[in-house]
Amino acid sequence: MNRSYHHGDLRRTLIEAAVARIERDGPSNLSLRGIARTAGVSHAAPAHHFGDKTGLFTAVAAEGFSLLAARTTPMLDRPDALLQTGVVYVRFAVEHRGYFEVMFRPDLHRAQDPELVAARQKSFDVLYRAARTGAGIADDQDVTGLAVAAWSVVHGFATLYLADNFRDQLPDDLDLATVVVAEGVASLGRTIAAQIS
Amino acid sequence: MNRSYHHGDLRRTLIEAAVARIERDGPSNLSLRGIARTAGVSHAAPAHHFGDKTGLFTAVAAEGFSLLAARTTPMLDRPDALLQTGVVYVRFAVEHRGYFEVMFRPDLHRAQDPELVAARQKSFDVLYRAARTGAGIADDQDVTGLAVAAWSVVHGFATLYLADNFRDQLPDDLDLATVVVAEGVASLGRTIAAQIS
DNA sequence: AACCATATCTTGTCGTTGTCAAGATATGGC
DNA sequence: GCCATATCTTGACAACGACAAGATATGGTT
Repeated sequence: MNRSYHHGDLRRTLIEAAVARIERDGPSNLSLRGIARTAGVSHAAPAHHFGDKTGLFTAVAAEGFSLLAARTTPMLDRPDALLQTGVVYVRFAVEHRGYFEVMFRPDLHRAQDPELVAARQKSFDVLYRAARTGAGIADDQDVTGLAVAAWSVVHGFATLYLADNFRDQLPDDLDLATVVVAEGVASLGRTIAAQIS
Repeated sequence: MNRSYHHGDLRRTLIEAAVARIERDGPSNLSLRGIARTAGVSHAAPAHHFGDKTGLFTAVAAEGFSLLAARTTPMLDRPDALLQTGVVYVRFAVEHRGYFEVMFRPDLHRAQDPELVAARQKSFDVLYRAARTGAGIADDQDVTGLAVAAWSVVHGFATLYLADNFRDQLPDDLDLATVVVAEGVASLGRTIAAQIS
């Protein structure tokens, strides 16, 4: 199965090579020909599996959302579901930035791709359910504001952290930094509550 | 001054063309030759002003941080400084996404560029001061957690909003949506405070 | 007023990339 | 054993970023 025409599992190999490459150099420095070389196939081999570069990014994003949903779902059983979901979200972004940096970039992938839409929806559902159960909100109450706020915090923190904006401001250890941010969110909640009155 | 060798203010023209192009198609679809065409100059003209593509992105990011600092600074005088700074932050991101989408992408620009470092520091200072004054925190108290949390919320919300993740979830009007999120942050603060105890 | 160092822009070129088309080779069902 | 099809290769082309070398305008100096 090696070195002949058929690779065996080229699609998987290419995705993993792409993720690794994005993790190193960012999504803007990814080249189809480059990952084809690391996979040991011809420069046009990726086209068959993904169509074009956008197709590869779409596949990476879809797989990323599936992974995220798989990691966050178990947190729903916890009493502090919302907090734990957020912690897992941030950890996923940091540990799998190769996926994360593509998932929220509609200029890179095809946002309406069915597989991507389904995977993303799965992730969103977990978030909304975590907001509901974690905050003890009844089914007939609107949870949108809370969910959007929670999502914004963890997404913003992950993004800024990955973009190296908290150097020398937060503990190097991510878990310790998360604690500081969680306390900050509690403090921020009080501050905003006082200012919107 | 027109149509001869010297353009007059080519550097400015190129930056504006780049921002407009990024706003339309995202930073990954920007080409130096493309903006050179829209500016009516030769394909190698941008190189003289910016060195390379990364240099252009660096200039855009620096100008973006300067604009952001100029817009947020006036909010420091308000009693609800932190809230207003956040509102301005989000509005800036939405109205100037051509800048915003480059400012936090170290894989695109040169993060250690002196001009960029200075402009970014100006923006950061405003944020930290807003966190202090807006929350009534004394000079000897640590404001890091609050500032990071506040920044994460507005940055995450802006990013997710621009990436089209709140369609059909929030009011179309950005100001109304901001109110919902602000209330969500207050609610989130209470929830997290209960869960980290 | 003449000159020239320099800033600004152009022209030409090269290697790389994404994409398409056409061909080669393996796989699995009948 | 055969063939439709999936998989991969080879070859080509336009567009791009980058570099080098040349052309032209500008501003200061004498």
